[in-house]
Amino acid sequence: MPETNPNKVISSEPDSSKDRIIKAALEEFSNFGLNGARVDRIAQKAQINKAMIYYYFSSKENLYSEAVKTFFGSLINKIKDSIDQSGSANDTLNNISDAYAEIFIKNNYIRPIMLRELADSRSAMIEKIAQILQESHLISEIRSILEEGVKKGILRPVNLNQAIVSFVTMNIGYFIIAPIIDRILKIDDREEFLQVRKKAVVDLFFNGMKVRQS
Amino acid sequence: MPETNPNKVISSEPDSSKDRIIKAALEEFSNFGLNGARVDRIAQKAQINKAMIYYYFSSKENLYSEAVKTFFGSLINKIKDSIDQSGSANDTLNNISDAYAEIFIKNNYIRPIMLRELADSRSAMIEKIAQILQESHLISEIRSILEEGVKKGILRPVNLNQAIVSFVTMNIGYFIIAPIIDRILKIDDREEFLQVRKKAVVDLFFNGMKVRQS
Amino acid sequence: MPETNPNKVISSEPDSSKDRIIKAALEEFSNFGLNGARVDRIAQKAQINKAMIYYYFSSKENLYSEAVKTFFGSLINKIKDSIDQSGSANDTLNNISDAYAEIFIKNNYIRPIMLRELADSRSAMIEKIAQILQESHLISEIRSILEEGVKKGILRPVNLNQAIVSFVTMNIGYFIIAPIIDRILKIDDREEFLQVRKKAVVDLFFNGMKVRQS
Amino acid sequence: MPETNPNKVISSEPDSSKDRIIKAALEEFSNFGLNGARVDRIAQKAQINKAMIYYYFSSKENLYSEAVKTFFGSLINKIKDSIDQSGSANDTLNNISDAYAEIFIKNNYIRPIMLRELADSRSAMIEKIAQILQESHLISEIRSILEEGVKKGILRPVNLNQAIVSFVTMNIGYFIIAPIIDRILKIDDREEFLQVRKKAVVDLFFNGMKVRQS
DNA sequence: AATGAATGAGAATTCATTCAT
DNA sequence: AATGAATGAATTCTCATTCAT
Repeated sequence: MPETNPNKVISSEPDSSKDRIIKAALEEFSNFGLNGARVDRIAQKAQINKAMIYYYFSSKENLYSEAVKTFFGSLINKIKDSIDQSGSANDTLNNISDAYAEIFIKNNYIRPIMLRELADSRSAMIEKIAQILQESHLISEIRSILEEGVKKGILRPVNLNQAIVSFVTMNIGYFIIAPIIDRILKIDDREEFLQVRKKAVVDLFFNGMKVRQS
Repeated sequence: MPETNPNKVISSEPDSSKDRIIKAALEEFSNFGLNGARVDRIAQKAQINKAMIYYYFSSKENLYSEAVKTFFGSLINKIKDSIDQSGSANDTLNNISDAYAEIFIKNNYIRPIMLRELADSRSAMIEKIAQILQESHLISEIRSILEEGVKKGILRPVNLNQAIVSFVTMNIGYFIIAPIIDRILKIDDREEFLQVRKKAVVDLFFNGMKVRQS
Repeated sequence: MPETNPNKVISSEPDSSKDRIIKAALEEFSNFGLNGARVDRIAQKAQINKAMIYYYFSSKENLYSEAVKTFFGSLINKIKDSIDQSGSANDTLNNISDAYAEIFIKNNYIRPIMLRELADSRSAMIEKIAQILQESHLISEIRSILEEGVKKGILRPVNLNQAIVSFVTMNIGYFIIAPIIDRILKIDDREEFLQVRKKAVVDLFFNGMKVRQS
Repeated sequence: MPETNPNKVISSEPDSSKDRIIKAALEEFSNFGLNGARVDRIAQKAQINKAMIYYYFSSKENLYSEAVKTFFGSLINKIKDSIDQSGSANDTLNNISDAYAEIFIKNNYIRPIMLRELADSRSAMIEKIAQILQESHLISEIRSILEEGVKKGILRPVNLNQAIVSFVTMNIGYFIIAPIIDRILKIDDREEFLQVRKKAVVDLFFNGMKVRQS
């Protein structure tokens, strides 16, 4: 059985059946969730016979976790690369902010999948995702910056976990609640709002953390 | 056909069949989502004959939207009451922060339901929820406070929509991503973290918004 | 329990519940057949509670046969009255022809009900209907006329049963196959076609039966 | 998916599942009508898993129309072949008379199905049937014969549509009302009656149409 | 690897009928 | 007589999974 090329999921070479299945599965699971997904539909999208799905993945659930795993696996590398720690604290936070945005913007599948996993108290995926995020250092990097800022007396010595959660939720929160908040705030151009948002978040966060000069 | 008592959903008086169905449905949908939910299980939980569900609600989908609608409807009043605008800006923001926490803490069903709705691009519920939230003035109240603060020269004249989104996401974001972030940040005592969080959010937000004296 | 007034089915006095049920049932059974009929729908049309149907008729099947029986019962009298044997053979046949037409034209319910009964090899109604028709003398009258005509040497001594069947089928056959034959023969104005038909049938029949003078 | 062999429906070769389903469905629908038919029973008769019915036909209603369509489709060829226009007018009418009889005698399913379709004002099948009959030329052939007879001065110039309807209803009418008329006329041997009938019909019809020599 | 056909265990929905009041 | 609620036994339909080739 051929190994799934982890880089294939995003590339556009002539895909193997297995790759096509994963691609189709990702779309299906993203659109309908594990329970709402239909194996028939996946087979159709992948242009293969339904039985092949079981040949390769043995069950719908397994296909789900394989597809998601593969998908998140291909994400982590991109994220790692995107963080450049050489610049100033402000720059790095901006970079991380960018990274969060990229994740959601570039990967249409991730939002629904993650939201449904978060909704599922029996989710086995959540741990996996936490692990991947941890390995990506998207979080630990923030902590480093804050710790250093505090040490230097630039930032206030607040509860760092709370600060981190604040920064993270400000960054990804909008992606999650956009369908609702857009209506309330009458945000028509999401694209534009997102462009402005990255700066706004870092600005608010830094100002909120800084020591007052008085 | 008896009207569903909107106050019954949360209370514990001897419920009518219809109320019991809604209660059971809410639990089932919250646990398993629309697709994962089983009508049989709902009937069993509600201690009624399965056919009664169709007698009152005509379809599983309809039961879902009725249940959710009823549920959100019963929320709005509680929320409205919880906001006391008489105090200082800081106090009011703290109140709103409290309100957000209350919503998620007191109503176990809301989180999974909202997350799945947010995940569903075909959701018809989202609009309803947005409307309910709008009517609750949880958002408009924040805007008023910020506008006044800016007018008085206390707060920086930043993009208000961005500020509002930041405040809201800081408040509810943790509830959403808790299963993941708890693992990464090794937060064991969620209860405690939440207690601290409300103050931390308002503190960071206010500091981030304030005009520097220099 | 009040007896159903057999004359009520057609009249328009303020109907009793039982009469309203029968009326509604007739319409429902005519439209959907015994299997397709819905007790709920009948109750709704009759503007009574579904349970009343069982109170009066004890089962759907029983309601069906009661309704049909009542209906056919009210027919028979009308038919009997319509036949006037005083005139010539030709006149009487024309009268009978008229009677057949009346049955189908005036009673919208009868056609579908009879066709479905004829389609049902297990029908218990057919015997009843045969009996009613027999008692109406619509058939025996034809026989008398033919017998007399033969005796007088006016009509050919053909197989009388065949002749009777021919006359009857020519008369009612069009009502049965109208939906099909209208399309094939492009008959747009059924009303008009029927008007002409009665004469055409008796004309063809008499000419076909008559002894050739040569 | 294998095409249904249109000749299979009547033959008895080792049938494919799809063919067996159609065969069983035809029998079931003929016996019980669309509403009375049971998918379980069809599956049992066809000796297949119930799900296969949905695999091939997606719904009971669709199975019905497919089965009926297939069935009528297989009829048309037989009918066409059976008409031999080479002989005299009398011969041809006799042929057509035979054809009508054959349709009903050889195909047990057709009578109940057609009667129920004729009973159903919402029938979508009727049009199809009309079309098939039209293409079979069973009707147009009669018209040709009559027109020619009139032109030659042999037949009276009566309303041809009426004459056609008379001929057709005399032929098929007995099949339709046999359960009733048999009782009234005490026809015990239907077989025998039918044998005689064909001649009787053509005889009556021709005599009725002929010009009187006087 | 690949396919069309097949299967079994559900799952939603329906509906005649009955009950309690 | 009358009603709203309730019931149970079907009945249609679905879908993950497997089989034979």
